[in-house]
Parts: sequence; structure tokens; C-alpha cells
Amino acid sequence: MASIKDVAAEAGVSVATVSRVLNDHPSVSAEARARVLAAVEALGYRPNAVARSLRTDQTHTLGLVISDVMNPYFTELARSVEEEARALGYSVIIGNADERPDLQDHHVRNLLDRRIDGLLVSPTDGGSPLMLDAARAGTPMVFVDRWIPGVDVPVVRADGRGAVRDLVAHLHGLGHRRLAIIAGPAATTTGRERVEAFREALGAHGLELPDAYIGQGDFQAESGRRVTEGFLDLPEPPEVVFAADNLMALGALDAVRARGLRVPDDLALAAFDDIRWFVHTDPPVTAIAQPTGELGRAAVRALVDRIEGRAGESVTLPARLVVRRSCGEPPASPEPSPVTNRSQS
Amino acid sequence: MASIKDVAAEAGVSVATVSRVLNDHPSVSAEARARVLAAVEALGYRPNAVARSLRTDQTHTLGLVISDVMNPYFTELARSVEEEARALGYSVIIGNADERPDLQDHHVRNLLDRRIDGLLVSPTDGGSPLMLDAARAGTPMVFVDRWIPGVDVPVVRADGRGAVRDLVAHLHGLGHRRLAIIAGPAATTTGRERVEAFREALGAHGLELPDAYIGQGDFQAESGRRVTEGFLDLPEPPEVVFAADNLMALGALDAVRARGLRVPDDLALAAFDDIRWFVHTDPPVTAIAQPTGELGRAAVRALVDRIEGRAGESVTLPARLVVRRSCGEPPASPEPSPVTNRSQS
DNA sequence: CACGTCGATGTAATCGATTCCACGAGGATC
DNA sequence: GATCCTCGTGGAATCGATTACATCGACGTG
Repeated sequence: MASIKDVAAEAGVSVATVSRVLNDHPSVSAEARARVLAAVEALGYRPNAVARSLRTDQTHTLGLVISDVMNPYFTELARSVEEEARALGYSVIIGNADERPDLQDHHVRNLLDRRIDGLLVSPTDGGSPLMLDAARAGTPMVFVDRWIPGVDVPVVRADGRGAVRDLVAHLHGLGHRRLAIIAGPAATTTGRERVEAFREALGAHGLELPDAYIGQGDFQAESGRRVTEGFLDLPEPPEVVFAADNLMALGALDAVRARGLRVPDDLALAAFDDIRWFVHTDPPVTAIAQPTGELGRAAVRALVDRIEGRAGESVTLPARLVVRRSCGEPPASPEPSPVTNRSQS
Repeated sequence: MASIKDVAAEAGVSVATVSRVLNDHPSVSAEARARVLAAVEALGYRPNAVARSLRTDQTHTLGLVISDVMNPYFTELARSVEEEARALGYSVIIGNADERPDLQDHHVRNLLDRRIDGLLVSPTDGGSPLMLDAARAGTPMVFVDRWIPGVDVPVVRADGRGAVRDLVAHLHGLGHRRLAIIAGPAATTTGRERVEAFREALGAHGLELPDAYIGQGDFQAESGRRVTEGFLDLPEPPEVVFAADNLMALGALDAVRARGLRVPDDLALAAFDDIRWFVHTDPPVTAIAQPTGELGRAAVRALVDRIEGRAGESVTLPARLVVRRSCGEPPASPEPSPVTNRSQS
């Protein structure tokens, strides 16, 4: 592959001049510029990003470590992150932690070794020494969706409290009184917060959240299935389960189906995170929708701000309830199909 | 961030010795090794992958350019690719082409500029000059899922012919005679092949595939919706539509639902690509399942073989039909829920 | 005892870019 | 006509690693 030296030789100038042309530095004669450009064209030259990064100490790359690529919520997040980053002149390297702290550390280390300019993380746990060190060492960093308390890093996330209140009011209005939750890992903020928001909202209606109605999941489908089976085996099973993410809701559907039961007649279901398939499941699933695309874009903007020496503030956006039929009684009017929402959201 | 010089100074040795310890070169005394390791520990030193890559001309990185991250099929592919690559000591940088040739080129160029060791591509089109040049220039490359004819690059893919024949036999057995297809872009191999396989299978039953029953989609949901609406507006609408991927099947569901019609009574539906949500849609969707995880792993193995100077052959694996209820008449026994299949597939 | 071998180590070249500094030519200013 | 800029350019240092080559001491052998 041709290097800058080859171009310089071909154009009959020095490498310095070639470099100036490529970075359009002002003081290059029109003639030299033309010769260099011709040589670049002739040789099919492309600058070596590795060498450039070594010299400039910038990679124009962001690292994104997400909890689980197979989760459509994170997939959409990743997509919007890449889109916004590209618009701002950055590339993105994605690391998939699969909800495993060891894998998360692997990817953080790998990204740091590659000298990415900044790191976007949705932490799987309470924060490994590695990540805390990186934050303290001044690596530009932003948390997205989940965060680690006590670390001085901006957080971009959705606030689900209002939507959870709306959900509980909806459920209460439908006559449900025994409400259970499939929680996420207590080591994650979203794992804890969603339970707390749910408990609080129940309290506002004079309802309790007994321990038996808190199932410990891990944001993966299999745990949703296991927890739901536990609920169904209870002497007094809940009337509703609220899954703290969409994959655990999928697991819950599996469990209900495996017993030959029906949603919502035998057990109602609601989920945190709205995904397109929920419109077409049997029955369509009532869910709390996050402004996923907005979150991804805001996170990138905050991170790039930090990288380029500007402020880079935390952002919190509201989530909202989308009522469908999985908790009983269909909504007033059928919702318009979301197929075309793709690039908007 | 500490560099190798700092470590050398701290340990009281030369940078060469530090490098030898780090790459465990044999001729280093136990004492020097211990001192270097202590210094590395003390400084929290991590080698700069950028500098290393520049010198060794290897990045230990694979590029993966996929057609659409939001498509669960490609998400799963990406996941298995990353997994296998990690097992072989490589990282993966994913580029999402979103079915757009210009974006695909953007990512290929970006990956090439970063001097990735090899490229895994699922081409969105018939092959841009850029990609053809890269292949010709000897960049280690493997096509996965889709490929470009006439280019000397190994292909790892699933063969759907057998499964499509099974599907058509199934449909014919249910009494369906007017069968339509939502095709993918003719510029892609999978777009063309699936139509051909379908036409062939129909022929075996003495059925034709009239032009009116071939809808031109682009592998995205919106096109599935549009094409399905066209079918429904026909004087003689088809009894079944076969969507060439899962997103267009989603769009078809949207279209049917928007008209207040029912699957399979008013229109039966089948899809290429099986995804977990198809078990829980209303009704569960009959689909052709690819061995996605295997494809991803085989593709990585082939690519790494090429990179490391071994052969790296093409691989074709069979797809299989999974019958559910979206074409009529439930299957004999309810299929076991696939929740636990995650790490197997 | 001299010499060859081997193991451990350091010096310096190198990868491909960017960028500071020096230099020469040409033009403006007094 | 001397001085001083300005502009275009090239030389060379630099980023942080790897590695060929040189060196040096210790040791084995004839």
C-alpha cells in the first residue's frame, strides 16, 4: 500500500508538502497542490490512520460498551450513536458485554489500549476498578442508560418514574391489585430504579410490593421465564407481571405459553422498553417507551463536547407509557402501526 | 499515559528489554523480567496498540460490514462473529450499511484506512469499485450471507433451496395455490436467489409465479408493508405472501393489521429468517431458519485462515423450515419455546 | 590460555504520518 | 539599495512501539 513517501516521490515534492495538501494547510502553491492531488489519485493513496493517530494522539473514534447487543433496545441505541458520531466526524467501536462484568472489562481495556478518544458505557455492574480508574484518569466518558453512582461522569438516560406511575394507574384502573415485577440485577441502576419506581407508584395507590412479588432477573430472557414460573407456582400468584426489560418480557411470554395459559386473562404483562415487535405479539404488549434515538444522540453530543474541551452535561429525558392489550381491555383506538417511525424516533 | 520509556526508566533497563518481557521473548533474565513487571504494575502501563500496529503492520482487528444492524438476523450474526473472533485473538469493528451502498462504501473505506487485518462483508449491492479493488489488492476478505459473483473471495452462507421447497410443499398441502413473494433487492444475491428458489419450488407443483405476485422490496419493514398493500389491492390477491426477510414480514403484518384483516385467514404469511419473536407473534410465523451462529463462526474462521496464510474455504450450510401457524392449520405438536437456545444455535 | 558460543542487554533504525524550524526568493517599505 | 516580511518549501524530530545488530561477560573446549 502506497505511503506518503511514495506520493511525495511521484509528485516531486517533500512529504511535508504532501501532508500540507492533505490537511489543507494554507501555504501550499496551487501548482504543488495539483501535482500532489494527481499523485494521490494515480497511486490510489489513502493516509494510514494508524500512523496519523500515533502522531496526533487522536483516533477520532468513540468506544461504546453496551450490555447486550441482542437486546433490541441496545441495538437501536448503538445505531443512533453511530449515526450521530458519524455526523460529527467520529467512528464507533462497539463492545458487547452480554451482561457480564468480565466481558465488559475486556472491552473497556481493549478500547483504552486502542486509544479511543472517548468512552460511552452502559455499565453491567457497579463499576470495576478498571472503569473507575479510567474515569479518574480523565478519559472522556459518558454513561448512557445505566450509570455508576459516585463517579464524576455525565449521565444520559431516560427517567421512567412518570411512565411507571402511569402504568400502575392504568393497571389499578383495570382492577389489578396483585402486581409483581421481574427486576434487573441490583448491581445496575436501572435494575434498582425500576423496582423503586414501581414500589413508589404502588404505594400511591395504597398497594404493597411484597418480596414474593419481586423476582430477581438479569435482563436476559431465560431469567424472565424462570421468575415467571416462580410467580405462577405461588399459592397466590400475581395478576400482573411487569418485566424490567423487553427480553425478560419475552421470557415471561414463553413461560405463560408453556403452561397453556393466556395473556392477559391468566396473567397480565407489561414491559419496560418498547420494541416494534410488541405491536404484533399475542397480545400486543403494553410497554414503557424510551426515547432511544434521542438518548444515543444526546450521549454522543455530550461525549464529543467533553473530548473537544467543552462542558458535556448530563441529560435526562422522560419515558412514556404505551398502552396495548396485554394488561386487559383494549385501548380506545388502535395505535397506528410504527413501521415508518424508523428514522424518526 | 505511561509509555514504554517510562517503564524502562522505572525498571532501570532499556526499552528493548521491556518490549522483550512484554512479548515474552526467551532471552531475558529472571531478574530483569521481575523488575519490568513490577514497573508495569506500578505505573499501570498498557502498551499502545496504535504504536504497535504501526510497527508490526497488524491490528488484530477484523472489519464486519453488515447490511442492517436493526435486523435481528444480522445482530445475531454480528454477535457470533465477535465471539469467535475474540476466541481467536481478534477484535471486531462493525460497520452498519443500513442497506445503503454509499454507507457501505464509507465503512469499507474507514476500515481499510484503519488497516484492519481482514474484512467480512455482507454486500448491500453488486459491488462498488472500492470493494472490488480491495479484493483485487489482496485484502483478506470473506463474504457472509450475501456475496458478489465473479469475485475471488470465499463465501459463507446458508442454502435455502431445500427449505423453500419444504415451505412450498407445506403451503401446497394446505391448499394454497396463489403464492406471492416480497423479494429483496435484485442487486443482492439473497434478493435474487430466494425468488428463484421459490419459483423453482412452485414449478415442481405445477404452479407459476406471475409478475404481479413478485413485489419488489428492499429488506426493510416499510417496503414489506407497501408491497403487501399492493398485493391486497390486486383484483385477485394472493393467498400467501412469502417475505424474503424478517423485517419485510413485520411490514406485511403491519399492512394486514392496518386493514383489519387476519393472518392466516385473509392472507397467510411466511418469512425467510427465523427470529425469536416469531414464536409470540399473532399468529406465530412460519419461517425458514438459518444456522446464523454457525455462519458467523465459520466466516471468522475462514477469514482468519486467510489472514494467517492458510486456505480459508467457502462454506454452505442448509437452512430449515420451521412450521408455525401463520399459513393455516397448527403444527402437530407445539414447539418447545426457544428461550434457552441462545448460546447454542 | 585463547577462542568460539551463548545469553542478556543496549543502541538505533524503522513503521507513516504531522509539524516545528530554517531557508531562499520575491515584494513592500523607508 | 538595504531591511524586513511573507510565502512556499524541505529537513528532521517526533509519536511508541518492535527488532536487527552490536556488545559484553561468562563459560566450555581443545
